[in-house]
Amino acid sequence: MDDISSVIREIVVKLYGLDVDVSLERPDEQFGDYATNISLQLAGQLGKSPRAIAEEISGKLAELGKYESVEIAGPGFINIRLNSEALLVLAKRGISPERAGQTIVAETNNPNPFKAMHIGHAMNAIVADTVANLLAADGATLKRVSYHGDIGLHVGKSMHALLNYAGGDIEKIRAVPESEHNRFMSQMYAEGSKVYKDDESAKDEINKLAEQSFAPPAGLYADIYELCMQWSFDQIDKAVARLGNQSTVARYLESAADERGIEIVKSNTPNVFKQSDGAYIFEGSKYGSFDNVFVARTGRGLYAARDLGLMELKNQQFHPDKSYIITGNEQGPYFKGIIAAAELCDPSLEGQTVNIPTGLVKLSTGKMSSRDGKIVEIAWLFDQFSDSIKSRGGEPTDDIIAGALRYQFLKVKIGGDIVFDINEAVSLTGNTGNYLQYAHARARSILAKTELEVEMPREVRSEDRGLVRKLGEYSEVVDVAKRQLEPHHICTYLFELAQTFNRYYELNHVIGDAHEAHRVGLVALYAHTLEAGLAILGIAAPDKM
RNA sequence: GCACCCGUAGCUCAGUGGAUUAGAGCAUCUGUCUUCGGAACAGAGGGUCGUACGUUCGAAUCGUACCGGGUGCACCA
Repeated sequence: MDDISSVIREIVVKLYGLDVDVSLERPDEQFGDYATNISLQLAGQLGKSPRAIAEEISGKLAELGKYESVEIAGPGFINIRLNSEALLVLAKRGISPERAGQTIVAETNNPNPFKAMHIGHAMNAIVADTVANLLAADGATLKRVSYHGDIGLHVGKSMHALLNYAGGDIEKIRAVPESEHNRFMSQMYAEGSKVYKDDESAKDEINKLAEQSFAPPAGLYADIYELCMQWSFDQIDKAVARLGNQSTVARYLESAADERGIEIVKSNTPNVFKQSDGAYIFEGSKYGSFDNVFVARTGRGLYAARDLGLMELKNQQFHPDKSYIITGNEQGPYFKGIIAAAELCDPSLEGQTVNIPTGLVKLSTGKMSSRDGKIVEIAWLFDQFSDSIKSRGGEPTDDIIAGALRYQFLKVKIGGDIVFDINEAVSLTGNTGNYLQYAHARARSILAKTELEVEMPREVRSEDRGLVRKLGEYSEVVDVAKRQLEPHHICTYLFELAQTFNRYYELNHVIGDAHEAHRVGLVALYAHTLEAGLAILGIAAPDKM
């Protein structure tokens, strides 16, 4: 395809002395395999009719004898149809790594300890991990990291409820069984939030407890803090692994980032930050963000300072070429300010950090709120999927469930809110992760059945053409997805590919057919392509399910 | 108030730097098949692409205005 566009580009240079970018499209198969509207674009500049230009360009293209046909359609589109050899080359082509040699840090999960993990965290972790997969597929060396808020008000709220619950004896907390940890933390946080809102004296107490989180006082506080922190990280790690995420190589904490951040802010005042009323501020409004306080007048580092500190911690450890932070889109303007400030502090960081905004998970059944303890737990989601698969007579595994869940979040474009309907999510038909996993298992089942040696196809028979053409789009789609860091392109494509194959195999029997050897080769190529695409999405492709 | 994002079929969403007849899935209805795994396949109905102007040979896509929904805007995270 790049090949064809550069061929046309040369033709245009020769014919008209103009050097233009030639963009190719994948039209409906009835029109051809590639199409370009270059003659319509040139018509104005050249003062000629688009059809005349199309005639001249397509004439030159046809002369090359490399294409099955070159036709002009409508007002002047040039439709190109490939021959069998070209189609097969595309179908077998792998993806080209464009980020080889780069080291990239990506934050692939960031739930806070002392709170419960829920479906929103799951979406963020899945999207972030898949973006990392795309970067890795593009040749980069990935350093997946996590970042967690171990200090601040939310800790104070939870500690208040926890201390209450313990009543002086940490054993009461230890008695909570492991399977209940997440729910327990959720409940504690909700309780703390409630009294913080309703009870003035408790509010003062919680503020004090929050303050203490920066240096947990030895004794019951520190013991509970340590215990629950451990519980939280155990839960987070387990849940994230269950979702199919690759493991992380570093865990950063706000407490560590805080110290570094405050130093950075102070040492870059007044050149970057300004002191205002005792606080250290950054005038982000000059950089498309908003003016924001980094260090409070009390001397306390705020979230912004910590993010600055975090950047430095990442840089010291990994010296990355790029660093990706995937967060809710409501933090977009905020990160614009942080990144602008960081680049002013150290101009060598220009363009290094990129914030990718995601949307919110909205439940079709109503609002979710950590403060009220009304959340959708990840374990519950797995149970729902499990029930659905069982009711179909299948055997649910975490791999299969995680795949189905990942697909739900990945099939839509990153950035928009996701309306999550549990009934729709656990459905196994149509455009779902299950459809793809199942499609893959069926293909593998054919391959297990043949007694012939599996070889890559060498020809394209008329009945295969659509399937081979579709297979050839794989590398192009992955290229777009990794360039734009948009996984949904791969989802859309894989679904179309599976549909194309399912139609093919409905009509063309493989085992026992006169062309079994050839068709087995096609099935193998298809199964391989499907598996590779799913792997980028972090979705397992079991041979049986 | 200022800024940003979004509005495509009943629902959930695709639609790459403008283009040949606006596409899927779900839901609804109708078929296929003694199934290389039916978690499938074929087909039907369903759209003034929020509204109105504008630019163009051509607009879901670009521009302006308006309507409707969401988010962000200094010591929370």
